[in-house]
Amino acid sequence: MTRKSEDASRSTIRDVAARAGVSASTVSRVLGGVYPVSAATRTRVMRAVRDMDYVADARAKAVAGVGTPTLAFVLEDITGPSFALMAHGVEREATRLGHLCLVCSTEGDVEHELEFVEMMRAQRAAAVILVGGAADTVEYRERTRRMADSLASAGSRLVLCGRPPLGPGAPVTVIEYDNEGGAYALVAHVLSQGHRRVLFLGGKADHTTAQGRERGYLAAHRARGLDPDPALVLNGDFTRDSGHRLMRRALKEGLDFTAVVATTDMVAAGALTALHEAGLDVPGDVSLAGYDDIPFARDLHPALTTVHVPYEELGRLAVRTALGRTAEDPAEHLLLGTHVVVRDSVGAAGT
Amino acid sequence: MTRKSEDASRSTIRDVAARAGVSASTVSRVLGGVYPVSAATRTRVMRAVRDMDYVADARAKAVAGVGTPTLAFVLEDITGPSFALMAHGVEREATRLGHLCLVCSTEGDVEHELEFVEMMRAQRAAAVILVGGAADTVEYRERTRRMADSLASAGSRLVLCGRPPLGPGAPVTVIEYDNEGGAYALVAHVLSQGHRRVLFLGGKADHTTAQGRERGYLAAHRARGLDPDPALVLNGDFTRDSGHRLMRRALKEGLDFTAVVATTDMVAAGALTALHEAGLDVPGDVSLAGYDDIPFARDLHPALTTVHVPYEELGRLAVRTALGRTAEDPAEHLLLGTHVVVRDSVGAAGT
DNA sequence: ACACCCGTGGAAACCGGTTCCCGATGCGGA
DNA sequence: TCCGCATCGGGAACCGGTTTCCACGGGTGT
Repeated sequence: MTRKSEDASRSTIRDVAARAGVSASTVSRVLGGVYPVSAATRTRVMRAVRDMDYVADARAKAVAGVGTPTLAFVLEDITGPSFALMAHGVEREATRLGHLCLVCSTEGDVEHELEFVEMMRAQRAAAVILVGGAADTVEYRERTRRMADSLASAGSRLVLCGRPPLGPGAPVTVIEYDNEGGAYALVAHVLSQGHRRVLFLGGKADHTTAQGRERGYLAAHRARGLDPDPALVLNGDFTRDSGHRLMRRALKEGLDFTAVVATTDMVAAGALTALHEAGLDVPGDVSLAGYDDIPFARDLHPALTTVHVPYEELGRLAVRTALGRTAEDPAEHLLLGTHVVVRDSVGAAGT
Repeated sequence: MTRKSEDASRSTIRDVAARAGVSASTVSRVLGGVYPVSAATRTRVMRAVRDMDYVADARAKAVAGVGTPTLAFVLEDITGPSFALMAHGVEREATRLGHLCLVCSTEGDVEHELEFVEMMRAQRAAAVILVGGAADTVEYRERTRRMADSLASAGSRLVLCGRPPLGPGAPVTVIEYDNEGGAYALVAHVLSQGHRRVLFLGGKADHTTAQGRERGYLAAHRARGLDPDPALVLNGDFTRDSGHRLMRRALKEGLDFTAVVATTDMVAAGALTALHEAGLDVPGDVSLAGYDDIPFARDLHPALTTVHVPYEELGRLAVRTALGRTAEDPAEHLLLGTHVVVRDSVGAAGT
């Protein structure tokens, strides 16, 4: 078969140069824009470029040290609403700054995460943004520390978003939000409505996110001189199904409570469904609150009282600070505030 | 200031070679794995690699023609649940096949989209997956056609996911799902419950997705010999707010209907909230159905009857078929089936 | 009229890899 | 003992760009 001139073999800068009757350097200079090139030559080159629909290979440019590096975003599951919000923030800010954005989901697998970070290092990504809670074990710290070091030594940087921070000295940017404070405020609100037995539907027991929220739950009680019944704090994970399961179990076991605080809006959604299935009215019979303020929270019935977390802003900040860091001063630690948003799912206790 | 040996200057293959006392070619061969290298040399090289924590530059490999190319995923907004589902499918399949995955969101801006596709061409992406409905104008077809051609001539390919297909001959992979069939089945179900006046909360009037669903709505009526009241089909967009607004307006204007079919689960969620606000019971007073079967649909109260669209599978298929195409036979057109999932939000009409 | 400088564009080196080509070993067989 | 072959590894060209360095030509200042 004959090869047409515009075949799948993408044209190189030398092809363009040949067609324009100049050297490759000249084409590069015309496209670069800064170097003085006579108008006539420029026109010829531009015509050749248009004729051949030429676009310079971004990877070759990258190798040569020009062109904008890529950002990497590693999360557990893009399907989670709060993850999606952060991803959106990251992506928006990245493109605003002219960077492309790689995304990888780990499905919660540590091996996978390691593998991805290694790939990103090979890609010479400008920064790797690691998102989502994790268990704060020494193994975690060591592993993450190694990632941070190897990334830093490659001229890249690691950003931890909503993850346990490493010890001091690690070349890491940490961006967190106030899990404990938000939970504290939320539970304080519930207590202020007269509830005294509030069920806590927790997440993975070893995740710092879940722990922070649980601490807030406890602290709010103690601040009122209350001592929460340990039987009222349950652990599961962060999914809708976990909330559903936990709630059903609590109901079946006849646990005594007048309000439920879920560690996540998703968990709250599952719990709400279980409550409805049991014929209970929210907030008439039981009050319910969530955490995250995902967009769907207000479409639950009743609209869910929850804690707003500035996820999108978190993502934006992650890329902004990551790109702002220098090799000499790689570390930064930001803590974003949260606030409770009162809707309809929490009512006064008793009758 | 003194430069430490492990400074931000990432080490090259020649550095590794120097440390191992061999040539760069040998290092490359050891890392490549296939070429015969003596055990002693291999050990020395591997030690040097480990000592320096060396990772080959993926971009340089790409330029040299080895290494796995990346995939690009262009959508409107990663925050939309159905988009997120597709993104998940794309990402999963891409990493399963060993490809990295770039993501760009256009915010619905055509200029942006064009720009992104151009960037992806520069990246020499293996495929560009374009997602989401669009108006099927001649301008759209021409523009998209140009993208397809320029991508194809660069050895890449364009995949249209849930987008209007181009005419025949365009080097494009199209993956659609059956909008009309799903809507037909759904509305047939609603009609079979005895409803005769069903309100249709439509999307953007010129989007093919919305049009397909509306066609299904009409066809289901006609198949029963019914002639739907044109006053009962409203147009908005695909958001939760649109559903809320439209529903309120319909209620305020005193439209006469016993069931509501929304063009999207999000729209249905907004509509449901509006119905609740009006003190109406679903499905007691009004039945409601959605479309998309986003994960949240079953956590609405009542759980939403809707049409399941295999979004994640769609994403997976997109990358699989895109990567399967050859330059000689670039076109393919897939149509995935949809099915209604009956939950609790549609009840019998009348009393 | 001569020297100098500036504008312009080509050749070559470089970025960090891979791979082809070939020469130098070491080993076994005749 | 010598030859031939297989194994191993170095040099150089290449991928597709950019950038430095330099040569050339023409206009201007003295």
